Amino acid sequence: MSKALERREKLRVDLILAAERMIAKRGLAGLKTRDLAREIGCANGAVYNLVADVDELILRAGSRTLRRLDEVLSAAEHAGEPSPQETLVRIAIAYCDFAAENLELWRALFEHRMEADKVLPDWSIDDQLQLFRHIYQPLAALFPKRSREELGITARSLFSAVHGMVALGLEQKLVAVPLPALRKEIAVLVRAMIDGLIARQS
Amino acid sequence: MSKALERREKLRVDLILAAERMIAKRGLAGLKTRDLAREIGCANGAVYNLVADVDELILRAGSRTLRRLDEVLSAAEHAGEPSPQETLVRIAIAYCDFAAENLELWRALFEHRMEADKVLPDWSIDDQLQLFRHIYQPLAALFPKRSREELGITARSLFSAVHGMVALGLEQKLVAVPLPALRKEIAVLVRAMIDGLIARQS
DNA sequence: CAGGAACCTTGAACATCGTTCAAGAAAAAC
DNA sequence: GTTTTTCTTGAACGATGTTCAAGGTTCCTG
Repeated sequence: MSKALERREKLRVDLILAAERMIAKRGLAGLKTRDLAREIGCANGAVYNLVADVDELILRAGSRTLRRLDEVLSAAEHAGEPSPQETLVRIAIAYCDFAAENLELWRALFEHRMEADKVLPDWSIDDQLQLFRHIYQPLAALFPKRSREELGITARSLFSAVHGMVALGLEQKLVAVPLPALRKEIAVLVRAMIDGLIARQS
Repeated sequence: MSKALERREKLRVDLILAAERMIAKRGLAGLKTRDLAREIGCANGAVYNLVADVDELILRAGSRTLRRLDEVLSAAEHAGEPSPQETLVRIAIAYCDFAAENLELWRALFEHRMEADKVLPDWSIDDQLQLFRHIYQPLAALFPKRSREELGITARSLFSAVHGMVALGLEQKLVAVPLPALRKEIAVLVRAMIDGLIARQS
């Protein structure tokens, strides 16, 4: 590979890492191209040689966040007792913990909105769909009679419900819930949802 | 009241209504002071005589949205069969419908973030806390042994879970869920949560 | 190795924001 | 009617994302 492209690639990686750090420290609204350029040592305009626009930059940083989240959920899936129910509880709490520890980066995943006419690139959509993967398998064990499609719906519902509790729980706008309390509430509700789903189907 | 103040008050109301319309049509990011000024017939700078900054404007529009939402939930609470369980389902679905019909205004409630050093005014916090009111009473009927505090926690958990399903369900970033399907999923999960919570406590 | 073509980088410039403010207009007070 | 206070205006300011022509750098070719 040519020397120029090498340098460009290194700069590109630097840029994305710098963007990630900046979002983590100052939130999505604190991401400024001029600051990024200064941080990686190039001109303001040069950012647009590395990346089409800030949207792409945010999506690339988001992709890294999603990958880290995926690892955390994967670890939660395969650690501890294998009971599907408790596995789902572990995954939910792992999601909560990840959001708390990576608050701004996690928020950026959902706060960011593209202009209506721009389309999400495929690699970004793929990243997001991976998340349901972890919760699909334990659910399949709990509901062996359900079709793949039904399980997908249940998985999305369950994930969304937990996401909502984390999102509103970590919001400081209202009364912020202490993290241990939130974890406990999540565990209670996940167990209740599973119990209820099992009871209703039989 | 003096004529000047009258005119000012009328302009203030116009401004907030115009902001509400603009958010509904173009989203929170499409709210521009210059457009608002043109719409209500005053200079750009005059907006700041009516309102401290756009943050306040967004909060005032949000307050109106919350009040309309409150009415919708209230109607759902007192209509139909009085079974607490089905009342909670009706409220959840009413929340979903309201979000779908007022998508951008509803999103603005949660997308908006103030700078860290500014504080939410009391009237805005009050508006938000009212929402839990509707779901508190049916829950109290279902769980007569729980303390006021425990019921508050359960209410927030339940509300948050439904909110998460609506939020991710209406998101277009991933696969958008058809509204009828979403309503059904919500009904299923709310019933399951309640069943599960009742089963676990006894 | 030389010279030209392709490409890259730069920083100034542009358009668009929210917000401020001095000056002029209008209203209120006396 | 004059003075004082208050309000309104629109130009100006500072940020910000993005573009672009000018100048450098790198790379290919003979």
